[in-house]
Amino acid sequence: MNRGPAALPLPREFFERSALEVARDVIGCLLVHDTDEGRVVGVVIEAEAYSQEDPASHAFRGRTPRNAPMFEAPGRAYVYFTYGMHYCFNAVTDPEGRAGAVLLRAVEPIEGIDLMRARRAGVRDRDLARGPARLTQAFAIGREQNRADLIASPLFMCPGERLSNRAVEATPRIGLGRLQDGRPWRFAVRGSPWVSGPVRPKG
DNA sequence: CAGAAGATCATCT
DNA sequence: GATGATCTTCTGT
Repeated sequence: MNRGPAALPLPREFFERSALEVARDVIGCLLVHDTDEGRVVGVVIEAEAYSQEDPASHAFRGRTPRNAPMFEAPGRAYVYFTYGMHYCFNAVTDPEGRAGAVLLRAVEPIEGIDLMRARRAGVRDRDLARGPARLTQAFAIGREQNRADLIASPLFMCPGERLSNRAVEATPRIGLGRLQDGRPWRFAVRGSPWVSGPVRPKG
């Protein structure tokens, strides 16, 4: 199905809010990446908020070389490498100087599916972008995209179809680190086959 | 400088 | 449900 040309990118102000608000509102928006291989587009299905006060956030213990992008301009990308082999993609949130980011955990592919299949050879379509590191593979997001300006670059986000509030479920954070106040932190489209799975508290 | 943990995934039982 | 892969980043000494 062709939804026509991608809309304008989400404006900077969209990201210049708390990670919690952005994580909630980014559900249903589109993630787009244009490369010389072609364009891939997906609907954001699942996202996680990482606020400065969150012990699970890379920024919790202050600024370091790695997490510096989280303290910088909202609307840029924060891409980090983990487990020796995976990249994860965040949109930086909050006004500059306050650290915040939203991790994209899953999108539903809607354009460039064959390209995603090529980049994720051998997996079922359902697993093309279901999971933060699978998503970066399908979208060819890596080191080069760290600090990319999502308002004006081949990698951007734009508004999608509106989803009713009831279509979005929020998971309260419990038992992770020291912050156990039950605030929501993970948002996902309820019942979508692209949701990566329920949150299981560690420890 | 060593050690441990890590915002994960694929694969196996 | 458990485990190995693989290496960066941070922390403590």
